Amino acid sequence: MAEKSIRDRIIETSLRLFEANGYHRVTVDQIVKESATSKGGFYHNFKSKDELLYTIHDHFISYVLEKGQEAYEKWSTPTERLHAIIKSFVMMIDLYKSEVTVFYQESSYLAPEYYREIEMKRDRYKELMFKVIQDGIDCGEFRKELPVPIISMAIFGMINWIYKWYQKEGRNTIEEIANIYADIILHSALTEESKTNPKFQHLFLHARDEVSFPIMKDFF
Amino acid sequence: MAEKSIRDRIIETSLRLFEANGYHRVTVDQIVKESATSKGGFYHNFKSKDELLYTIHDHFISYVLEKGQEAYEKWSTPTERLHAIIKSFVMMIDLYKSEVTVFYQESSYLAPEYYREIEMKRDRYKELMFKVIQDGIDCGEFRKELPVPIISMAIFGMINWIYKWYQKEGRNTIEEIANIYADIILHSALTEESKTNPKFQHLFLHARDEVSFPIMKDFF
DNA sequence: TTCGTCAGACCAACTAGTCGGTCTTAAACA
DNA sequence: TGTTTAAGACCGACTAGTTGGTCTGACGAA
Repeated sequence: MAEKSIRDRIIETSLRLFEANGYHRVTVDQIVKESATSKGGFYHNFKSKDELLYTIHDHFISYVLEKGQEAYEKWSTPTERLHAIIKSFVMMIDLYKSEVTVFYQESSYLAPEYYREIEMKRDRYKELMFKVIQDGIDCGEFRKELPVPIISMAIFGMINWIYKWYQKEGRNTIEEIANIYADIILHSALTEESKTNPKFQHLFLHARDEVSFPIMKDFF
Repeated sequence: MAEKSIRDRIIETSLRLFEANGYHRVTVDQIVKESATSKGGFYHNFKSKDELLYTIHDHFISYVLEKGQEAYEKWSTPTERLHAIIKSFVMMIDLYKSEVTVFYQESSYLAPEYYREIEMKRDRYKELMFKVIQDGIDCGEFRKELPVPIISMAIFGMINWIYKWYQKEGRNTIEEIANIYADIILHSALTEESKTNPKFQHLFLHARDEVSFPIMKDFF
């Protein structure tokens, strides 16, 4: 079993610390101490604390982008593509909860040169979504009264926000959440005609028994 | 014309600075300088930089909560209530863009004692939404296959995210965006039966001419 | 010996917050 | 009405502590 490299230990440790305390409240000394290395070890592997933040961001956004493109290529209709992208996007949150949290909490603190790199990949993901929605409208599967950018941003917001409340030991598994989200979005995007198309039925939730959810202060 | 108090000048200035640069990159000296006051003036009005951040947060969240409750009380059916809450929530973003940005970007840096205060109000808003949705399910207006907390959080995410891309001079007015969002959410939450209820028809978008949205890198 | 890797003492810069003091205002008093 | 006084608003030089980053050197491998 190969030992973990110092670099990996630093990334893991800082991810955990950043998530719990925020980038600015975590010092390099703290990272160094908890990853059982030294200042020298840290600055040998990273140019700066900023570069460490960038590395974390890039690793995560690259993964998301790749998964999105895979989902796109695997299917041929806009409805199926949208469904697949949503599912992969939501499922990713379970895997990358820490990264997502740090990403959205701290990305405004990235140095400009790093920020630009990240932004480019994020834009490519956005374009992918725009394209799927536009295609769906063009071929009549999606409602044409919804402006592409608005519905796209609504979808992103909805999903990105999950990191604020999702927890692994919560009431719903990430897969359940993914299915519910897909259902919500398809219900608002699809035309009535598409919604009754037998080909797409398996993409929706089937009715479940009525369950009353208690209104609890700390549900999550 | 009464002059603005130092306190107000400090809040306005720091809001602008925090939004543009982030809480941690703005120093008290900078705030003091740009609000044309002094260190003494600052610390006479605020216990700490932290308290300033809290003040900004509280002002904003209190407003949102109040508007939500007003919207609730003004209507009597879950569908109309949900519609009204969504609209007021979205419209608020136009008014409080800076506050929202600082709120979501920096709230994790609030000191615990301040954080708890804010969280309480946020929880009350969450409960309001839970209640409306649950009532809607109970009376048959909303689909019962969607879990209350999930659809609620999806709504919050969708709307909160607007601050990331909305700009006043953009292609859509905030009112248009609010109407689109309300339409999206109602389309996913309502049962087929409610959707065809004449009483609710005015809450939906009426079909518009098909418009093709260019896919632009920097649409927003 | 040389080179990559890392240890850890050290440094320079920065920043939130303090503190003694001044200025303004208005009430109390003569 | 003119004077005294006190309280609160505000000023800004200063400080104590913190933090990201550097530098010298050790140590093992090739």
